[in-house]
Amino acid sequence: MDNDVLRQAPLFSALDDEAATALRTSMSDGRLRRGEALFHEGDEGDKLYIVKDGKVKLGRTSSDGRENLLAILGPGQMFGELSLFDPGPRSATVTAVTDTTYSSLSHEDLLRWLEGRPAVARGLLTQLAGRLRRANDVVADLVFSDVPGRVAKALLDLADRFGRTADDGVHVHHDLTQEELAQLVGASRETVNKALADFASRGWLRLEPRSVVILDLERMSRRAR
Amino acid sequence: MDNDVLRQAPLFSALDDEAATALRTSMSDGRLRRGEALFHEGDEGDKLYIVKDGKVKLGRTSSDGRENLLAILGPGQMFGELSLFDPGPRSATVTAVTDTTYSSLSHEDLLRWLEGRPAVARGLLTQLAGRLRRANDVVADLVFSDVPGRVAKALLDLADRFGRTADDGVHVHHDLTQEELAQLVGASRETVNKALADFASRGWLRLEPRSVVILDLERMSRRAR
DNA sequence: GCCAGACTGTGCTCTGGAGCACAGCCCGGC
DNA sequence: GCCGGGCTGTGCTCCAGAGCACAGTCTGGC
Repeated sequence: MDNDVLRQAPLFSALDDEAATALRTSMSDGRLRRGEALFHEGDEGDKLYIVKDGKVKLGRTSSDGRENLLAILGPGQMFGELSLFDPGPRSATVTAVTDTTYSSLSHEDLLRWLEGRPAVARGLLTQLAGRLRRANDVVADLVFSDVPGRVAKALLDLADRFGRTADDGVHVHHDLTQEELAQLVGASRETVNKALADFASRGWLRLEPRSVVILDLERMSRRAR
Repeated sequence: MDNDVLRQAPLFSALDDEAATALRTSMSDGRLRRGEALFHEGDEGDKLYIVKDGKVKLGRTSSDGRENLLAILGPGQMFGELSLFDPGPRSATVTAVTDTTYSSLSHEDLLRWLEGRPAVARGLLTQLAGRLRRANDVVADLVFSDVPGRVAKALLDLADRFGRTADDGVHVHHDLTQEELAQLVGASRETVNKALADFASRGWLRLEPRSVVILDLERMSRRAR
């Protein structure tokens, strides 16, 4: 069942069963508790990671100590590829948001694996291109949208990836504190709290600790654009 | 001499001379005048482009018509790869900032070319990884830095790529109006103008139309961090 | 089950920067 | 060489959102 999650990962999706199993053997596993960091911005390191279970946050710290989150990654998602192809120190700190298990693969092993397997290379290219497109979208949002808009967008994105639809709405156990949510959208904790409270008072969502239930997807989506 | 510029492009750098010349034959050339658009956000299209001479801007327009520039690209730089690996409509509009010549390569030709040439795939991966790192940096700047800081950073980046060092300072013919510069850093024209005027009054730079001379790199760099 | 520390909710103040208005200015076309 | 349209420079107003202060609430460890 471990393999199931990995099989979903874009890196593996282009591989047939034997190949996937073979690659699997050169990977090693690890685990993190909530709050534990896997590596820090500036560290050396050339491993690629895939989340098996749980969630991690990918963040950077400014010179004066403020934090900004680049992404929240869940099962099947990959990170650490940057230091892999664009050599240099790690560009972000990775911290577990929930207890997390992961698999890792070394630079060397991956490159050996890439040779003569254009499908894998294309898979990686697709993955990176998608990430780049997303990053560009984030830039556009920061420039064009106000804080409530960015909060709405972030919630919809989290709902998309971690939500479960029930009869009263979409339950999103994002496991983030409002502080973390604020860092994710590039705003202050207070402003995000007020935006959330406003959405709740309009009946668009219900707030729960580290979780929300989206009641009116329609209006939330409209607010996000 | 055409080939010289292309040879510098990361896509080609991994190739030996024969291979580069061969690839060159499957590319076609084009030209644009200042202000002319090559393609628009939302267009279909799967070509990859390389700037031979001149500069283009890569921009997006918000629903209410405001613009944001993702990048200014000069000779040897590549664009359009996104639609290539992450299929979908073009995610940005590309417009010439000066008269420009370019070469283009179709999706099909590039993929054919990729097969069995891991070095080229790695070149592309490196290129994309670099772009992603840069995009992440832009996000961090938008969150952490104020407008003057972002202006300083943008000028230093332009100086790095387009500047010529003379005895009175680094001449940067960026060819951008202040409006475009503002769109590049995600701020209003007026605020950018005031930041520039302030830098000039401190003697850090001299303003010229569509161009600046950086007189004090040291202080500019300090302001940018 | 109780307590401390972490998280959440909300009012109030203050400021960076947007946006408007308008005044030079410069450059390119007739 | 003159006129007009696009640039550039600068003051003024106003507001979104940061940051502070503090109260209320939840939670996990003993």
